[in-house]
Amino acid sequence: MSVRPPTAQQFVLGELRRAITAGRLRPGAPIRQDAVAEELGVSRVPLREALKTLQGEGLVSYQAHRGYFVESLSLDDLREAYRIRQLLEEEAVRRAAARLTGADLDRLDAAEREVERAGAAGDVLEMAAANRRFHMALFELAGMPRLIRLIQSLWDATDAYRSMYYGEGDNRARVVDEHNAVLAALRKCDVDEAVRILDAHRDHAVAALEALLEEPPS
Amino acid sequence: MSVRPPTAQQFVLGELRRAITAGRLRPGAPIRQDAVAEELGVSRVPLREALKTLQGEGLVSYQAHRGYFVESLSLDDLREAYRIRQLLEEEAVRRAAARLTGADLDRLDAAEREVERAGAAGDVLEMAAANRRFHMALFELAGMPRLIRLIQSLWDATDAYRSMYYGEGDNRARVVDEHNAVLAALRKCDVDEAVRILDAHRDHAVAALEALLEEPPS
DNA sequence: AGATTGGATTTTGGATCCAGTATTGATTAT
DNA sequence: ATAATCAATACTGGATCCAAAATCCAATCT
Repeated sequence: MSVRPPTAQQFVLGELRRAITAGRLRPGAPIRQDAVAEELGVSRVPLREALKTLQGEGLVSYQAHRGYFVESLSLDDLREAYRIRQLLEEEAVRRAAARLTGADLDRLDAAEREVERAGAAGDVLEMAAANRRFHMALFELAGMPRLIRLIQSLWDATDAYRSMYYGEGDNRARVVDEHNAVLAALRKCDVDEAVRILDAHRDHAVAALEALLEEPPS
Repeated sequence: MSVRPPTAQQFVLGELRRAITAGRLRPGAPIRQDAVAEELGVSRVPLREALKTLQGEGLVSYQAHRGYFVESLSLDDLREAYRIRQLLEEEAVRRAAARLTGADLDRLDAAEREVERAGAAGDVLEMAAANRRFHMALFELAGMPRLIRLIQSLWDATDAYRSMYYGEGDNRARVVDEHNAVLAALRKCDVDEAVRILDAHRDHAVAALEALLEEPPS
C-alpha cells in the first residue's frame, strides 16, 4: 500500500482552500490564474480544475469570461451554512446512534483523546483537524456516503471561521467538554440528548462568530 | 441584455448531464475523455472541467490516473438522496411559507399551470422541466441560496429516475393534484399540511421507483 | 495450466500556445 | 471638467502537444 504522490490538482486544491480559508485570498477578490499558478509552480490547467471543485463547494464563484472570485461568506451565509449543517448532522447522528456498537464508541473515544492531546499541546491547527476527524468518524457511522459528502463540503466552506472560533478564549476547553458529553449521551443511548448538545454547540459557535465578525478586525 | 453564446464548457456540462441521466452513458462505465470530447466536438480541457463539476454533484466519481466513472445510483443511494431531499426541502418550504406573499402565490399558480399545460399536451420532458421549475420557484422563496444549490444538485443526481416516474401510469395526474393540494395548504397558511403532502409525494415516488427498479428492464 | 514479468499501447495529467473577450486608459468631443 | 469612444493591454477559454501512469497482452517461468 504505497503512498502515491499527490497530483498537482490535489496539491493546488489544498493550497487554495488554505489560502482562502486563512484569508490570504481576500473575499470578493478575483483570482488571477496566471499569478496563482506561478505562485504554486503549476500551469493553469490543474488550477482551473481545482477552481471548479471549489466552485462546487461554494468557496469561489464564477462568471464566464471574467473568471473566479473568492466567495465571501456574509453573516447570513454563515448562518445558512450552519443551519443546513444542523439539518444534515442531526440526521447523521440519529442514524449513527441507531447502528452504534461498543467498538464504534471506543473508536470515537480514541478520536476524542486525540483532540484533547492536541488541545493540551496548544496546537490549534491540529486540534481543529482532530475535531473534524472526531465528528466525521461519528457521522460516518450513519452509513450515508452522500450525506457525509455534503456535510464535509459545508465544513470546508466554513473552515476559516471555525479556526477563528478555536482561537478565542475558552472555546477549546468547551469543545472537549461537549464531545465528552455527546459520547456520554450516546453511551446512554440518549440520542435526543446528543443532538441537543451538538445543536447547542453549533448555536454557541454561530453566536461567537457573530460577535467576532461584528467588531472590525484589529 | 444580449444573449451570450454558451461556453463549450457549459454546453458539455449540459450534454453530459443529459447523457448520464438518460442512461446513454451506462452507470459504472469509465468515461473515455478522447471519445466523448470528439463526440461533442470539443477538446478535452472543457470536458475535464465539466467532469469536475459533475463530480461535485455526485454524478460521476473520480480516481486519480484512472479517470472519471459514471456514478451508478443503487437503490440505497436513491433512498439516501430522497431522504436528504426531504430534510432540505422541508426546511425550504417552511422558510418559504413564512415569507410568502400573495404575489408569490400567484407566481406559483402560474408555474403550476405550465405543468398542467405540458401534461395536457402529453409532453413528458417538458412536464418534468415545468415540475422542477414549480418546486424551485417555491424553494427560492426561502431566500437561502446555498440550500437551493444543494437541492438542485440532488435533483440533478436523480433526474434519470424522475423521468422514469413520470412515464408510469397515472403519476402525471397525481403530480398535478399534489401541487394543487400544496398550493391550497399554503393559501391556508397550513405549512404542516404542505410539508406532509410533499413528503407523501416523495415517499410515493421512492416506492414507485423501487418497484420499477426491482423488475429487470425490458 | 496458472501466475508473473516485461514491454507495447492506451489513457490520463499537465504545459504551452493561440484566439476571443473584458478591462484599462488615453484621446476626443461636448 | 465630464462623458463617450476607441485602441492597447490583460486575462480567460480552448486546442494542441508532451509526459507519466495505467492497462493490456504476449512471452516466460514455476
